[in-house]
Amino acid sequence: MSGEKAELFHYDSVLFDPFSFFSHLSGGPQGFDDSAAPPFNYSTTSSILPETLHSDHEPAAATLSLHGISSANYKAGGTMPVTANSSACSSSTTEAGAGDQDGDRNEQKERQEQEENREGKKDDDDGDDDKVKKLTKLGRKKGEKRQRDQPRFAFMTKSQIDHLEDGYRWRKYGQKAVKNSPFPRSYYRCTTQKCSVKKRVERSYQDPSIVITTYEGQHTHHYPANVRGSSHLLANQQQQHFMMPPNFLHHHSQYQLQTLAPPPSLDQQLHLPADCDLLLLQDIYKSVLNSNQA
DNA sequence: CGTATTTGACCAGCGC
DNA sequence: GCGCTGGTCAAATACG
Repeated sequence: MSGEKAELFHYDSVLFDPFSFFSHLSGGPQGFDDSAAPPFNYSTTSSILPETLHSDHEPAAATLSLHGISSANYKAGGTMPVTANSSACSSSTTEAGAGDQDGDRNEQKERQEQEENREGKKDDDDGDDDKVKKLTKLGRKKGEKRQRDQPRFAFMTKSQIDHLEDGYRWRKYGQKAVKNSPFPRSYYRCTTQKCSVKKRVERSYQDPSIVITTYEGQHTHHYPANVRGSSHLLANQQQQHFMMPPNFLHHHSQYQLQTLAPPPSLDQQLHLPADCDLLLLQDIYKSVLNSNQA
């Protein structure tokens, strides 16, 4: 997948908490019990990197700088020394259309039909030959294009741990060697029933200390209550203050955020002012686009 | 024993 | 059409 190569650009600083980010992206009900929230406790920050970017109507990738914006809101950004802990994130959607809610619905419907197909086949198709079985299991008719309507978000995270705890439970379902890379790519699926979110985890061959995590889809549930280590660290209602707006990536699939700053302590994150409205980021992004075009 | 991981096989899509 | 690659499946295996 050459289109997904995670190129890193020079970056300005912005704090970015992938845990919060995805908790928002997942569309989880508002005001849920934070005690079930997992800790964001790995010693990394994440930022956004361009992943698969191929939406015709989206602007070309633009550097998003948060320098100069409300330093009260982003007080930890931009002033801290570079450390070994930094990461990046990007988002993408497919030709099917970024942020197309109808597309999402179609995807869900399709998936449901596939599920039904599978279960039905388990019961009645025992006598068929293997090939027919395999096609049925894949839930695709011959010649049917594999569609990817789900938005994808890639994080580059500097970490020694391959599989970072993000609050959800994942089941590994595959591993493949990556072309031109000594490191394999692992495929994970959310273990929660009816949640179709997937993620890929691979290590950058250019910088083995960087883990590239690509999420696909949106969680349809809260964090599992029994996540290992999910206890108290983020049991704070202000956690949402560092979320990105849910449609931010959806509607702005081409941009990049990267961090120079080490992750703020949880305290720092949690004491962000309540008016740290992430819609701000959207505005910032727009203004950056404008300035780039000008 | 239930759950998670490993791993080889298979399929789809794409480029040549 | 063929070969390559990414993505997925599912049986076997490992683990707690």
